[in-house]
Amino acid sequence: MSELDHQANLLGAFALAVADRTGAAMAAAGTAGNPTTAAALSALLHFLDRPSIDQLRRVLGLTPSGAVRLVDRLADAGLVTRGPGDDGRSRSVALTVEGRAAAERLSAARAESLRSTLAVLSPAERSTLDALIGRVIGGIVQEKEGGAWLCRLCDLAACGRDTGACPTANAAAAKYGAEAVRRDA
Amino acid sequence: MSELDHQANLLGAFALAVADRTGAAMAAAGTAGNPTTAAALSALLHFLDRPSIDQLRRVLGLTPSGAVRLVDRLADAGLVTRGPGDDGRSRSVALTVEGRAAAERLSAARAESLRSTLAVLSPAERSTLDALIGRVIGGIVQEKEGGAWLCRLCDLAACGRDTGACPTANAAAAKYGAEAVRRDA
DNA sequence: TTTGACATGTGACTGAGTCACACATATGTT
DNA sequence: AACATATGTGTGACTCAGTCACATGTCAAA
Repeated sequence: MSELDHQANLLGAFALAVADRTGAAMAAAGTAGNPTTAAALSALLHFLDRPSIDQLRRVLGLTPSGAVRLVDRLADAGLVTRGPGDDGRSRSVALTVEGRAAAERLSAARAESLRSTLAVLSPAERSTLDALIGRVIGGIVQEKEGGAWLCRLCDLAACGRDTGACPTANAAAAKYGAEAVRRDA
Repeated sequence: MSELDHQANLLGAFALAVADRTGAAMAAAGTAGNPTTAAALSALLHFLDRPSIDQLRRVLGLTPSGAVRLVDRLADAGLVTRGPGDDGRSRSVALTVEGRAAAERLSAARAESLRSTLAVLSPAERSTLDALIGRVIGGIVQEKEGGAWLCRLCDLAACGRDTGACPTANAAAAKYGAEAVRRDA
């Protein structure tokens, strides 16, 4: 059993633990209950101006009908409204006032959970961790194809993608071109 | 927007990315399809000798009836059998030969995915990351109460809990006592 | 020996997603 | 201009995993 195996196993437990913990914090803060719903609200809040159902679908990694049903649910809950799209085919999705408030609560709960997770480290340790994580996540972006979008829960303001501080965005820009990354945001 | 907020956001994206990626690898390797099923097989393989349905329930964070249904599914799929329990009330759950093979495939897929995730780092960087992650996960164990078990997908051989190399187990031992940790395993 | 806790199990249901398909709109080809 | 094809949205029928409420059998302690 190599050192690498040990490190890999710990990484897996760590990712699961952080994701669990963040998810629980969001659920507790929520009008969300559901990870997909939470991701949709977060995406609508941070990333996409007035995305179409199809754009949302791609961010979340759902089927078209699944995305339609998701928007149905959000609309029934009064969190979202459908409007005209860029196209005769597509429709735009926008947060209501209530939806925006719910999304902001979710996002704040996520951030708070993650900040408290990092609180055991000193500032210097956090910087080191941050740099290493940036390297690893860059590698993941290089390999990744399909599925839900990595940054579906990210806080755009905290991420720093516009100032080049986000390693995920930088890796994506290197892979797909800076223009594509800006378009997605 | 502080440095801490930026780091926290990146950590969230990272945890999500690693968990997604690992989950996808397991799904691709699977007779599992479902994260809960995968976690159950992994737990049966690595941790619990012949656990009762209730012990499994606690590891996975399900309701009693949910656990019964899970075991029903696994048994229907020929991956598990029910046997007598320690008690007249409880029943034990054990992997079949087929179930053990499926669980080993899952576990191998997880390990391979995580090793390849770490491959972008040098050995020295990996050690640094490992140490920092160990600190953070220790903090999570301190705070955590309820829900699914952190190590539900861990590989016991790789984890090193018996030799004191697993920071999760060490933190749990400090919190609950060494005896309790050994009992869970 | 009765009372209460506990483990398992069942019926009825919910919620989130899928597939197969329909329809309207857009795009490109001849 | 006409037609074929691709795209975005939506619907009906269904699946699957999980819940709740409740029943049953077993254990422990008063």
